[in-house]
Amino acid sequence: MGRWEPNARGRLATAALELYSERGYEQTTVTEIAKRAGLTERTFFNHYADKREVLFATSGEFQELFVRSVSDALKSVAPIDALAVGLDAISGMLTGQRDCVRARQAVIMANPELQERDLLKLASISATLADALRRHGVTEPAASLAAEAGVAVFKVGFERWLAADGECEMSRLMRESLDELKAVTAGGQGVF
Amino acid sequence: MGRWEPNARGRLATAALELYSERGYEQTTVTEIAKRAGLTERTFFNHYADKREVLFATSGEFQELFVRSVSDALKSVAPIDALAVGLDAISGMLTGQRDCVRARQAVIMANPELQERDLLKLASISATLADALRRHGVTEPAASLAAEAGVAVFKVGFERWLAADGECEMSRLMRESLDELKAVTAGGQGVF
DNA sequence: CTACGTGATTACAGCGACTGAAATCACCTG
DNA sequence: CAGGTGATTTCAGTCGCTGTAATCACGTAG
Repeated sequence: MGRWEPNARGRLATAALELYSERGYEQTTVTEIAKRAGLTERTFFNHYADKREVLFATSGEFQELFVRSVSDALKSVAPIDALAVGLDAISGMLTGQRDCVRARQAVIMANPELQERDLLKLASISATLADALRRHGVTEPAASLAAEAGVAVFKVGFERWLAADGECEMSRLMRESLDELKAVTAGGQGVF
Repeated sequence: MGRWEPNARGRLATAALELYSERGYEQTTVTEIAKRAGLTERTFFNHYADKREVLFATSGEFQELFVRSVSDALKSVAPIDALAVGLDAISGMLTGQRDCVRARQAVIMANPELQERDLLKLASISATLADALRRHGVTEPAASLAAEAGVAVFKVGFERWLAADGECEMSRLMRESLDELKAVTAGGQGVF
C-alpha cells in the first residue's frame, strides 16, 4: 500500500458529511475536512469545485438516470406518463439508501447555502428534462412546464419519503404525488 | 445637503446592477460597488447580507403581493384559480418594468451563484404559498404541489414575457402557461 | 451656543473560501 | 536506472464577509 491511500474523493465526501453533521456546515472549515481525510485543503479543491459541491457528488448520476428513463419512455407514452416512468426509476435508485440520504438532507436543510445548491441541481434536471421533451416533439411552453411539474412531484414525493416512519415504497409516494398534482391542476372553474 | 447623500441602499443597488452588467458579476468587487455609490465596502454589508442579495431587494415585496393575492382569492375560489389571481396580480406589478427587469435577469442568468439565489427566493415563495393553501384547508401533499405548480407557471410565463419582442401582456402569458400546465398534466393515460 | 444622544458610516484587523503557479511525490515504463 | 505522468502539496495572494470600536452628521435639551 502506497503513501497515497486510494479513493481520495470518497474519503473527502465521507469526512465532509460527518463533520457537517457533527458540528454544522458553517462551523466546519475545508481544512478540517481535508485533514480528516488525510489530505490538504488544496487537494479538496482539486476534487470539488467548492465547499458545497462535496455533498452533491452523485447528482450527475441521478440526473442521468432520471432523464434517460423519461427520454426512453417518451418513445411510447405521453409526456406526463413518461415523467411517471422516470420517477419510478429514481425511486429504485434511492430505495435502500434512506438513512444515508436522510443524513445528507438534514445537513442541507439546516443551511441556506446548501439549499441553494440543491435547488440549482434540481433546476439543471428540469432544464435537461425539458430538452428531452422538446427532442420528442413537445413544444414550448408545454415542455418546460411538464419538466417543472416532474421535478415538483419529485420534490414532494421525496420529502414525504424521508418523513415517513416505517418502510415505505418511494415509488408509491411518487405516484400518489403525481396524482395529487393532476387533481389540483384539474380542480378549478377558471376565473377569467 | 449634508455630507451623507440620501438613499444609500438605492445607490448601492444601482451601482451594483450597473457594474454587474458592465463587467460581469464575478469581475466586480464589493469595494468597487461601494466606491461608485460613494460609500465603503463595510457600509455595503451593513445594507445587504452579501454580494448577491443586492440584486434581490424587491423580492420581499414581490412575494408579499403574490401570497396575499392568492390568500385573498382562496376565500372564494378553488386553489388553482387562486393561483391564477396571484399570477395576475404580480403581472400588474411588473408591467412597465420590462427593460429594468430584463437587465437584472440578464445578469442573473450569466452567473450560477445568482441563479441559486434566485431559485431560493422562488422556493421561499413556494413555501409561503403552500402555507397559505394549508391555512385555507388544502391538505398535504396537494398544498405543496399546488404551490410548486404556481411558481412553475410563473417561471415559464416570466421567461416568455422577457423573451417577447414587442409589447406583450404578461397576464395573458401567465394564463396561457397555466392552461398549458393543465393540459400537460391531464394528457396521459396512466402507465401503471 | 453647547452638551449630549442617536443612528449611519467608517477604519481596522482578521478568518476562511478559493485560485494560480511551481515544486514534490508515488508509480509506471522503457 | 532515467524519464514521464498524474496526484498531491506548498506557498502566496485575492476577495467575501464579520466584529469591534471610533467617527461623523444631525437633532434636541439645557
